[in-house]
Amino acid sequence: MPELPEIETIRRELKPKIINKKITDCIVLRKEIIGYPEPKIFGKSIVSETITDVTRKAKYLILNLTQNKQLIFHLRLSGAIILSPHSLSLPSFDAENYSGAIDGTKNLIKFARLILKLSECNLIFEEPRALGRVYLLKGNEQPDVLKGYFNLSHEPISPEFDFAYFKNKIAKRKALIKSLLLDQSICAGIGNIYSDEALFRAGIKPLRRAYSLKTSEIFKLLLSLKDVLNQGIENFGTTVSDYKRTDGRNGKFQNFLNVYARENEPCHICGAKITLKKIASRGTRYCPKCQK
DNA sequence: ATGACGTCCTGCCTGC
DNA sequence: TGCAGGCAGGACGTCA
Repeated sequence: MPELPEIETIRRELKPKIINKKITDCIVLRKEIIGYPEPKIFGKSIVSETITDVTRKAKYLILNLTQNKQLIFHLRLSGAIILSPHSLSLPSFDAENYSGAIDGTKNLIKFARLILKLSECNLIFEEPRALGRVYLLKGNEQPDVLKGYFNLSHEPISPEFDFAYFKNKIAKRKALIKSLLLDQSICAGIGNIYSDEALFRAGIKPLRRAYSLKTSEIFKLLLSLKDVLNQGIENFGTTVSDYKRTDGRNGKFQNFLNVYARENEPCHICGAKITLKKIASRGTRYCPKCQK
């Protein structure tokens, strides 16, 4: 699932290819994915605008447009952004009869939900599970549907995410540490993969209550979060199921995972079997021996 | 305010 | 082989 490193990889690939390009057409293949405003207004508002920058906030990918507009993508569980050549034949907008597959290009855009036609290529938003969303904001709009976006806190890789900040956010909390790592108003950009990996590196069991962490453990966890995210970015993200890069290639960080997707396999450190347990409503992997 | 959990969504996997 | 049912999980709403 796309977390901070995956979105950052997409951003880095996208930026040089789409900056200063004009959106010449917008095809909404499934209107549920338009989170704001109404799908009809959405399309009209972005056509003929130019992309001025490609940025990112936690797991949100942002295309800055002319006229002070922002196109904000959230890929949720299975979303992907694909850049495809212009030669690709595009369907006409027929949301009622749309079946998900587009002739001749089934593999590439089988689950296309939104297509932005740019001056030199097509930007395709795929989302098999249809939980992903796209939002268009004008000026200083802050619609309720984007509450989470406006409540994001610091990203663990940012300088503001230091020991004082982290300790202040978690030290008095009773919740499971795993669940606080997933909280976007505490650790913006962290998801299930990187939370499990960071806890492993810090040697902390995901079942621990946050207040029970010692100062040294909070510090270790802080460094682990930063390390695991930075290494995820360096390796173009983690492909375990749906995630892929803008040209369809896989990421590489799956080759360096210690616990995620490794249940029942031996721990790289001690050889114990990696445990899979539902914690904080998430499939959570950890080493029963190395993580205390 | 906090913590736990249900809901959304649909392709895919498992088991009969 | 076919099908039903369960699972995956990020964000958000609800409830205690």
